[in-house]
Amino acid sequence: MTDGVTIGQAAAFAGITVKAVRHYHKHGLIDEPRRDNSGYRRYGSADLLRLVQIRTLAAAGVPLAEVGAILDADPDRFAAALVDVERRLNDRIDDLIARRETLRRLAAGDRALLPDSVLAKLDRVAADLDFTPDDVTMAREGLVLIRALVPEGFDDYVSRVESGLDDPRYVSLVKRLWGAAEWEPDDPRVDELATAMADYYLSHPALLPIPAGLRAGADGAIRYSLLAHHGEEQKPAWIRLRALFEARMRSAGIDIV
Amino acid sequence: MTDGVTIGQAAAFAGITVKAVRHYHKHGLIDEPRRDNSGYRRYGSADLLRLVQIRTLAAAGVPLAEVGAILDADPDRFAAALVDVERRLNDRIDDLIARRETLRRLAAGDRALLPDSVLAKLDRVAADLDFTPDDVTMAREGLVLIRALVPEGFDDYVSRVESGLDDPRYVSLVKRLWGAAEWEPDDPRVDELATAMADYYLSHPALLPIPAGLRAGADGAIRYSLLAHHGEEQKPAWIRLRALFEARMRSAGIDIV
DNA sequence: CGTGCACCCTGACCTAAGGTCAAGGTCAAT
DNA sequence: ATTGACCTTGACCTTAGGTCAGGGTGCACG
Repeated sequence: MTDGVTIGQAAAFAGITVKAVRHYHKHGLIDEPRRDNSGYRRYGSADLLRLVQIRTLAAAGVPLAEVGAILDADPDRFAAALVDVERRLNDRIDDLIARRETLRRLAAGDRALLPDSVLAKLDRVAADLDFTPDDVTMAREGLVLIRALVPEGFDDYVSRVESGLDDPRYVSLVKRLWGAAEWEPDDPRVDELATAMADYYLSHPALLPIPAGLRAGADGAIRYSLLAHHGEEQKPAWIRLRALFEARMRSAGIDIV
Repeated sequence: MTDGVTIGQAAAFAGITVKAVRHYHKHGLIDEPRRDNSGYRRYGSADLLRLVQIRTLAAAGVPLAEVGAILDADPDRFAAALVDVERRLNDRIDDLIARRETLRRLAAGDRALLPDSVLAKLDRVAADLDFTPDDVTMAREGLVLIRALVPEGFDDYVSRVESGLDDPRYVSLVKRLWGAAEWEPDDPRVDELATAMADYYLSHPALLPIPAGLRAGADGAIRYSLLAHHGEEQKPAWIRLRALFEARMRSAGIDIV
């Protein structure tokens, strides 16, 4: 009359693996049961119920180190612990739902990190200026960087650019700037464009594209540099364009970096 | 002109730890950046964007081993992978919500594992028979075991017991059975009760409490034994009661175990 | 009666996604 | 010149088990 079930049957009953049961033994969550005369563990009904309780708590995300204490607590503390477990489970669920939102935005590009209003503006501007999808991506990445590196200056920057876009001369410059992505670095138009941009910014100092906040603080130069170099790997003409533009500005007394 | 940010700044930007960034390097999720002349890593803007993408996928539960392939895939496969990731995330959310339900039932006892209709019946019976809370718990555990060990016979068992409860003689037997929990094992009433139970079951064979399905299959005897012994540690009189009852049944030609 | 197969035993090592610690180099400021 | 915050590598720790090795047990089939 071998009494009780073997570890495999107990595990199947509780919906877990044999190894998990032995793991629970090793960590003291459930006492070792009687052994039969060949050394096999033999589980009784109380063990099976205990295994189901352990599994239920573990599946709810309770660390095994706490499960034992919870199950052995008196009814009041047991109930309190369950309330706490449910709270933590709710937090995890809410967290995953938030991550799902972020993920959805990642699926539509890097829109995740920009406010919807800015994205709508970007889409309008992209249509006006005949941006390619790659251009839109790069512009978006630039905005993400600005927002991440200078959060307090981001809204200001967006509204400055937006008001600038009312001026046909500014629009024309931006168009030529993006067109320059396709130029060879030694194209003579690079020089012309750098001059035109410097002239424009010098006559509209409020429009200086990197807001003042960027250069405040110790690491301002680093931030500016990071931003200014963004995308240059893909657009060689921009490297020279930026150098020329900075030189023009510096010679006009505006020390950019 | 030290160009780029250090690992600590990059990690803060992406909302992760320095160690996580190094971990991503080791696993090839992001290339090692340039080092400055003191050996520090220097991250550029593209690296920062990559880190944010990695973090977003990892936070959605994508194993790091897959994150690299997803981010380096062409746009079509990238989009498909994100759809897949979102599906898995939804599964995890649904799973956690289900676990929360199970947990709530655990908080109210072991109700988790029984259908509501059965619980309602149990509550009514418990009120009729003046069960103590401990009695209710033990009865519930017995039902959980029956359901787990003989799932296909559970409904049948419940309806047999329910119809039996229409008979005052059966109700009286059940009351005495639970009352016996308090008796000493050598109480003469144990003998009386065993005889009365055997007589009753012999005249109502349809009521045999362990449904036929229990003894079907190779491990039927083990299952029965597990059930029959449940609770005996706490109720010594039941051990003798069960032995006497089984002997009476056997001598009437019904071989229980 | 032996052989295969499924199950059990222990113990040692492996996993993912980092965390922690040690021992030392670097940077900016005081 | 020293403090404190940051960086470097490398080795070990963590959770909740999974996998493998080497060996024992129980039962059915030929």
